[in-house]
Amino acid sequence: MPQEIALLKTHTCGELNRRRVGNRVTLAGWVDRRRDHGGLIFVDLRDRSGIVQVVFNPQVAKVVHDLATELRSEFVVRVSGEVALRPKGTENPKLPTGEIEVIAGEITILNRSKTPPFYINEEVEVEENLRLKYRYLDLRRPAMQQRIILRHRIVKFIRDFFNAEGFLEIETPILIKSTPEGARDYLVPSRVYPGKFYALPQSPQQLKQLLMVAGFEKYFQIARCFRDEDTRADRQPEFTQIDLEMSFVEAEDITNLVERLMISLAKTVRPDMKLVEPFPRLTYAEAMERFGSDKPDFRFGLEIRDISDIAAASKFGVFCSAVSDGGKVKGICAPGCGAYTRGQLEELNRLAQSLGAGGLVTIALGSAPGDLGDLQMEMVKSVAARYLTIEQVKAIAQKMNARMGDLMLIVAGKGNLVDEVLGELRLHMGRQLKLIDPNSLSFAFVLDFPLVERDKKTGGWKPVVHPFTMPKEEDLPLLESAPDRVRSKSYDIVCNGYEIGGGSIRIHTRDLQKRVFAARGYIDEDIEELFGHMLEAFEYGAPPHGGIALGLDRLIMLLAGAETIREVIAFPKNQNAADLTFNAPSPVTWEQLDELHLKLHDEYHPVPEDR
RNA sequence: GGCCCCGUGGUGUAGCGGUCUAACAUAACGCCCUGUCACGGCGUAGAUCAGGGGUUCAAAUCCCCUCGGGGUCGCCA
Repeated sequence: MPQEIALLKTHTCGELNRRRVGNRVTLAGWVDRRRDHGGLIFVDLRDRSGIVQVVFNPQVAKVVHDLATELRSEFVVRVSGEVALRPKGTENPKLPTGEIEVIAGEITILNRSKTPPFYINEEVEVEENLRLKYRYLDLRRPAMQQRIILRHRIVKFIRDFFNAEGFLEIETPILIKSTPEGARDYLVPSRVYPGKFYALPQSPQQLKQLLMVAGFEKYFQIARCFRDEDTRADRQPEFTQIDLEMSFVEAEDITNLVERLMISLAKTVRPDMKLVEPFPRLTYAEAMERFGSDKPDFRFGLEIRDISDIAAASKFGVFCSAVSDGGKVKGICAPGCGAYTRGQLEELNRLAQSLGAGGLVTIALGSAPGDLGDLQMEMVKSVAARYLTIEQVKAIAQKMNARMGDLMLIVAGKGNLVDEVLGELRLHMGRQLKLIDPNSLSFAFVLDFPLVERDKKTGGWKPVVHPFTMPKEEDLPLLESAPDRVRSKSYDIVCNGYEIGGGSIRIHTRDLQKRVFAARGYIDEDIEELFGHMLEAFEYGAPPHGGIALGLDRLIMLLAGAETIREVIAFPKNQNAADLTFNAPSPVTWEQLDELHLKLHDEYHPVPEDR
């Protein structure tokens, strides 16, 4: 048997073009579409590389043509024939292979197909649970193939990048120890140790720090992480992080490295998208003040401005009392919205109230453009109008960069709440006014997060990043007296309003690590039990180190222009953390449970088999 | 756990108290067709309108409950 017949195909569909004219080729793939003219039959043959038209002509091969009448969508076939230029005037400029076609001389039906439950060959929105149940068919659709291929290219790029930077990719265990902090763990019962459990890693955080203690200096990993928490469009129970850690570095070393990675990656896989560089860097405090969010969307302006000083001097009770109670008065300017109707304004007010604000004060600066200098009090529409002077209105407008015809949205109250509400209003207006360029990637770094914050459940302090985060030296004196005012050497990278990564410089000495735990109310015994392995490691020459973890799924989602991370994960879980392809999770047998020394509540327990 | 949205032939939609014996497109099936490419023409079949209960003379349509799906808040160190 000749060597070349060992393969079912000699060429891919998408690679054929006029240079192959005259070649005899063998293709294999799926029937994308069939156009049966009674005499001639055209079949669009699809494989991973693309689509090519195959012509079945009864005058060329009667038997082959007869077989082709049986073809239906998604049949798997192997076709041999000659590549030919299409007759003049029948070229299809919409197809990359549209100049040529394959004149079929042989065909083998390798496998038939039932009519698929949804279209493979058309870009139609299909109910997601149906797509997930038949994920292998969903993944056959060209748009999904492109996203998965993009994912591959991104991961390949990242591995090459870190390799070139001198990083080592090191795997870490999936079965580790449950930690008391952070998200809920996925637990794995131990057969060997009755009553004991492994946990799946929420991230390789402690392991990568130990790799630094071990002296590897530059580590990275494409790491699977598990968190048993509710899902979102950008969150599911298992996800992938680009995890990295470096020794002998400061925060800027990490952020600069990540910035170089993101820029080169984005330019490589999405050269068509707009990128602003260098990436803006702002502190957490600044991000909250200006954008009301720790993950600001930089694709549009509408920044939050503080007008507390003007408000305090006014005769408007809501404003004055907010400031005298230690709060703030801040606002954003919605350009060109001065003519908003009562209904539209009420909708904004309801939104503000649903976010926890007492209310929303709007000031419309007339309903048409013009020079702010000409603004008259009669043109100002606001509940606050009769308590404000025209000078005060103009001063507020000036502070917000507002012009005639604009609408100012103002919230008064406690500082944090005011920022958060305005942050949401800002996003709402940005979307409503279509200020967001969908073709841009706006990265930024948010720095110096607080070390700890109040835990709403326990009332104690909990880390904002994680318990190994290094406090800023200048804030250390506050660690015991006012821990929430201690800033950390931490940094998030955000893009288009998504947090796509976060990291920090770590504590690397036993004494400071113990002090941080103690400041959060841990007693010595607990510290030893829960984190003793880390503290001990720090006693054996742990180098200063730090790192970051990047959410690979979110990053790919943004680079793919997808709405959810499920669109860039081959086999994702649905919102209820279920795998609809396999129907996981599923019950297990009594024997399996028994072997693991487990007993379930009666209503869930399978009956022992006595067959 | 809270709130919002969705569930109609295989798929995607329309219908939102009576004209629904449920419409349209596409897919499917049959016949015709030698230059189509979302091929075309003719015909056939296919839905107890997610499930249950209620209101009404009358429910796909209004109300309640359940189930399933999506979004979001909480949650996610």
